[in-house]
Amino acid sequence: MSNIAYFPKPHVDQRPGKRERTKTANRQAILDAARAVFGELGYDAATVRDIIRRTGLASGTFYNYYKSKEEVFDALADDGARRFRPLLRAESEKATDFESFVRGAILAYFNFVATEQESWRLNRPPGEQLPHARPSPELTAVFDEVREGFARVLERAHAPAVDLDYLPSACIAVAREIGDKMLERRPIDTEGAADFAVKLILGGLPALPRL
Amino acid sequence: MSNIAYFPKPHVDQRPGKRERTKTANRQAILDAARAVFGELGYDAATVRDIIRRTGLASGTFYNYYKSKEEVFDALADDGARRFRPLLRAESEKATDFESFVRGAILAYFNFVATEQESWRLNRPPGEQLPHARPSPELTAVFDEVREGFARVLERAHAPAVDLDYLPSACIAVAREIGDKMLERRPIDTEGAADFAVKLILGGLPALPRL
DNA sequence: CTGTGATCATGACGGGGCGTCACGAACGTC
DNA sequence: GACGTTCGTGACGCCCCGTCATGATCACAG
Repeated sequence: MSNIAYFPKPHVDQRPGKRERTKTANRQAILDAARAVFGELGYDAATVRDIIRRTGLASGTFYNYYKSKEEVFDALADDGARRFRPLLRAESEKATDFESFVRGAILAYFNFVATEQESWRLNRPPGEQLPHARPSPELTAVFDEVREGFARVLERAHAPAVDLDYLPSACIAVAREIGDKMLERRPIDTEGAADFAVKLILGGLPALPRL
Repeated sequence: MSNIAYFPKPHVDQRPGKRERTKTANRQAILDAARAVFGELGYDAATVRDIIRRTGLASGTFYNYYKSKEEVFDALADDGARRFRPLLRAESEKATDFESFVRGAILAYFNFVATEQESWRLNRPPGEQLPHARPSPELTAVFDEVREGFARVLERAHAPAVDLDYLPSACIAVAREIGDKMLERRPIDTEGAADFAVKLILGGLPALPRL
């Protein structure tokens, strides 16, 4: 143990102070506990105290980090969006044409939710519906990225102008819905689901009304 | 007042007894109150007691009719589905080909939600999200009707077999999403929204992967 | 090293919505 | 008109929520 002249601490410590460290640790612990609790009890049945109990912290501490169960849920969605965004961006940059963009994006999304699903392990009581995540910063960022991707790729392809509010919304709705349905099938076939969604969207696009 | 020999009551009364009448009246009153309260406070903020207070009934009475706020919400959705179903069926029967079926159904849906929206008058706090209605009897009936409509019309048109689980889900998702977005625009343009949704779906259909 | 102010974890507390239940009144029936 | 049944009623206990006064811990200056 007693090492020779272990230089105790450089006076200029890179790491943030202990205060800051426990802060981020607590925030993360609450997030992880929430993920676990939502997975086990379902969102509706879960309570703030179920979450905080699992961290060993006191009930009041929860409110130093999140205002409510909804907010921690949104933070969870935000976290997911934050991790998904680089994948989406990679697809967007890799894409050469419109089809490869849409296919890449949707396949990336399906693979993402499939693996997320595993780690969440949610036993949602049958029929239980997760609330639609409110538009958190990262989520709207993802949404905007999709919209921009559409605009950019469509313009590059000299495609006719279409409704750029309806179109991404519709595509996201399709992706979500097909994604959900895909998760209920065994085995989970992300390729097949993506093929369906992509062909629906790409086939429909040239038929859309022009502005 | 004292009329001449007002025949008091035919012994065989068609109308159900008073008991039954107040029962359905109460059930309806609660439903109406719930609609109003959800519209004014938003779903999340509303409480069972807000609803029952508006009817003048006692708090305990609520639970003689519904188990919870969620259940009365579902009943509301169920009621909507029950009123929408004949409209959908009419379109289904009126339809001559696949396009007229889809267009009729979607337009009917958009008009329906547009008028419903008016009578609900919801001031949802910005960003407030209604929970997705759980699959109530009437709602699944509507869903099934759509699925059957697809199956029937597609078969009649000798169209290639496609995934009849993904397809209606995707179409309903598109209709819902475009419908929501449509309601946020002024003026509300059901025709334009329907045109968009229909062309997306019909254009995409021939491109779908075949089983 | 020590004193000082700021930060944050703690858990007890009041508030409020929820669902139940024992009671009584209104109804249907004979 | 009497009896059994079906509800309406509102007070009650339970649980969860969000707050707050308190004390412990940390950063920092002297």
